[in-house]
Amino acid sequence: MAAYDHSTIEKKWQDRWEADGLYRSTVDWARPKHYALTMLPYPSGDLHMGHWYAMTPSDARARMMRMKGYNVLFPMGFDAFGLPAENAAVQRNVHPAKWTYENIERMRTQLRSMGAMFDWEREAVSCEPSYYRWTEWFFKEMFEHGIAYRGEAMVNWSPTLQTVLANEQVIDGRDERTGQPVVQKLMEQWFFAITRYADELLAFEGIDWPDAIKAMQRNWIGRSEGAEVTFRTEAGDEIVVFTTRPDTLWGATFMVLAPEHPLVDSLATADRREVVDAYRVASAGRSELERMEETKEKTGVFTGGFAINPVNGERIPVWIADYVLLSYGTGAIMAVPAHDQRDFEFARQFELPIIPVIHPQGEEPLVESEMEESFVGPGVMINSGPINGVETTLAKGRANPSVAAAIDWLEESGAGSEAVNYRLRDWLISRQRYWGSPIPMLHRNDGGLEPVADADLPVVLPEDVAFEGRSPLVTNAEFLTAVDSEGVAARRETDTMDTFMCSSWYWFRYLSPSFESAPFDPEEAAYWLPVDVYTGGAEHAVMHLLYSRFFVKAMRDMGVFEDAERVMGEHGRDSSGLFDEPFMVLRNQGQILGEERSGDRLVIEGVREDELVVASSVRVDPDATPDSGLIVGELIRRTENALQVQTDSGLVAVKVPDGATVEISSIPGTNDVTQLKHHLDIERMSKSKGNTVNPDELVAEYGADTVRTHLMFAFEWQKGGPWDSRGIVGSSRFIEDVWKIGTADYRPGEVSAEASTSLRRRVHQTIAKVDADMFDFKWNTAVAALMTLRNEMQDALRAGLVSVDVWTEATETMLKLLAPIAPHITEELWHTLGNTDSVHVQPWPEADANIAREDTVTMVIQINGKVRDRAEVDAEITAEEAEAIALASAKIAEWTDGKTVRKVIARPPKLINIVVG
RNA sequence: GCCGGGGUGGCGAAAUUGGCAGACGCGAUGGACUCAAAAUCCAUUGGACCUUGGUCCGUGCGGGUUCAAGUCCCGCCCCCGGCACCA
Repeated sequence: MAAYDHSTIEKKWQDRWEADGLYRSTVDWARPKHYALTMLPYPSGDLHMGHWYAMTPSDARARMMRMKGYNVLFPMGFDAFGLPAENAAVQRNVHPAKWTYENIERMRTQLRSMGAMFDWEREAVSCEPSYYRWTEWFFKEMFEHGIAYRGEAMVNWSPTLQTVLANEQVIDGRDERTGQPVVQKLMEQWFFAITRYADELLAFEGIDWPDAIKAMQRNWIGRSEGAEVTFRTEAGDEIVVFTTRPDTLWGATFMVLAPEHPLVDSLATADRREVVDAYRVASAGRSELERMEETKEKTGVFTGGFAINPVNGERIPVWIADYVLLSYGTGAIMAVPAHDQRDFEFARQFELPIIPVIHPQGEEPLVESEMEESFVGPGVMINSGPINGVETTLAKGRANPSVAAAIDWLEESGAGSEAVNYRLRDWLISRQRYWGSPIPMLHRNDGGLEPVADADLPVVLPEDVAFEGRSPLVTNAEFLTAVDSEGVAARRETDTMDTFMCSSWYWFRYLSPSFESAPFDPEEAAYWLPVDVYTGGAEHAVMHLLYSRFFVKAMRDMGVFEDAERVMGEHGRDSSGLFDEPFMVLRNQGQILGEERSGDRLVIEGVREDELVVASSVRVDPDATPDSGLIVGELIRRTENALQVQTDSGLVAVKVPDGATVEISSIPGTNDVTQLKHHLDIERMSKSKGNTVNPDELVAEYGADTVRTHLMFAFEWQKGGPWDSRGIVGSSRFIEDVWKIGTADYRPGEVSAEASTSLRRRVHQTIAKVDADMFDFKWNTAVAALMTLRNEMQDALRAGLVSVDVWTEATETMLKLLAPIAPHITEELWHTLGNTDSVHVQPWPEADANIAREDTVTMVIQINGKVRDRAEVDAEITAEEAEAIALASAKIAEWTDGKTVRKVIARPPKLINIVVG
């Protein structure tokens, strides 16, 4: 018996499969299709454990479906535009394209080492002009169908760098690299009108997605029913507010506008101008997240202006406060402190009047001065003119009688109308960056906008550019200069698209990555679409998955699927409902988290430049005290040569220029910034956090099959958990044992019918368990079942009591069941057993329930719910027989002696509970 | 703060959905083999208490429902993911 040599075997089969085209997937209308998809990776540099964790079970599932007789498509590609490439460009002077393509090349090799059944002929890379040509084409379609439009949105603006920053580049309201403050600024940008699809996106009929994901999307969309009411300022300007409680309008005692609201300027009176402006500047320094976080202490200022409540003509003050967001609703609210808790807190803090308009059911009337919180329960409307006496309940929208009455009255009197509002906002797709798909639009001389002609697509990113921080597109004359359809000089749009745009349609490009006349070949689409199973991280629950659903619906409405539908019809396939949703089944894996680690304690010398420290030397010293140097503290974060150091007096940004010395005594020789260890929480692995585990070393040591098996065995797949490399030896031993079983020269001694039956029973129990568990993505219990079979086969091998036929059936079944999880070793052993075709094209084993059935079962006998005895009973035992056996037990007699048997609960054949008292 | 998920031995986890808590592994301890080590094999392994068979306790915390609760209900605590420019 040869020793198990994983590296030779894995290399051999990967090459053979590739040469034989084993995983090439082609349209075959005679066979049922299965489109399995796993989220495509961002080419961050190296494949980490999280990628293996996401992809190898997805691969195993696709392999199982193939053995079950499906024609399986399982493609792979790269989501190749994005911020890290530009960070590398700015900080290390590498062109984003070079950085990206080098990473892709490395990751392709690493992906091959997984032994997955990816069909590489179908690879798509989103930063290739042949790909983003169609991303641009989709934008153009959206524009022409009125879905893409220009609007204003807030950005993180760095006045120092004169550029827009991503949220992750902003720490504590400051730029992570320079330590300079960042402000919120309104900017004209491109949007997609996803809100138009809000109601359809709320319907999940016909798709099998986890309830948690559906719940998160529903909450994200946040549909609420109510009314729009128009207030007027004393100057006559209209302020439209949306409210879910129009019935409480008579209790509105003030209004609150978002600080950025356009009417604030005209409302602010001369004596209030200074306070108002100061408040607006302060809130510009806070992100929306920070503004919403604030719960206890409300902030806000009075504008000096007043508005008229249209329902009763009352004059009410208008305030601004940052808990009102311009991007939600209309950016203005009417405040009813008596019946809304946030308004109540605001009113109490600023001593604004509170007028109750609901008489609480079964209680005394509310008295303003005695109220400690707002009242939101049921009751009867009071102080409310035309709707006085109407009942109010906890129901939402028109289902609440008082709301219905208020809406009817508003519509009759013309003061307002029924309305639906969504928390969902339109999708801001503009990015003021270089490394993204260009937006194919021209700004004409006359101020108009027009799309680039189809013949001129794609608008290609210029390659010869320099990086300082600002997008080089803004200053690139060659890129900027264009000519419109009339032949007049025009300026090219310099915003690029959000990378979510690239990943909102990539599974269509996989169908035909080199197709030139459309985003995808209708002949392929008609057969393969839609995606049958999509797997990926739950962190994409809302954005990527919601955008993808929106995209497909918009594509359908723009007629993009018409050709594919026609081809479907020609093959007799009914296309109805197939283009409403992208992914029929969705399953999420959890995350492999990094292990916790504290950062190096650093002593830094250098010079302070405003908020930033430019280092001349950085030294690691675990014992440093605060006065050991200019800056002393734990390294929290590092991006390239920019450090975030936690000192006793707060976070400090440190820049480490090339000339600075780095000294790490534990690492001999010359040290550099990249060797510094920064703080790691137990949190998801990502390149930008630097807490990734590289699987290459583990593959070299144990082999891909063992790494795959261990990832599927050690975690509950949907949950994930912190990585711990120690346990992998258990999976390694299992794979080694499979090798020993597969290469064993089995020669039985005296064959026992009982031993043979027993092993066969286990084999068929294992088939049933593995089949069900793998279908449900329960990899850990599937592997555990295979380990149990391993244990029994080892016993059988030693004892030599089972027949050769039973042994062979057990061995072959084990190889077939394990093939999706550990594809190489099973293929090698399958051939060792004398087979000439691939194990991966064998039919999936089917369990025989008669063989799997146990004849006898251990029945537990309880007294008052506690186990006091056990009996081995026939699996078909009746309740009466079970009860008789239980009461006949000597041990049970000790417990029932002198007591009355009050009740006997029989759950044959597993349990009898005798209640005594 | 809001939304979603989770908390079970020293560790990763199981538990057919209300019916033997801890399957399958890791680690640990003892033993076999060995000059020795590694590998391998055997045994034990939730805790406490008693003379080897048992008793009691035990699934984040506090209550409740039930013959029976990790599982259902009520109230808390802690951890993780997302929160719209990381992807």
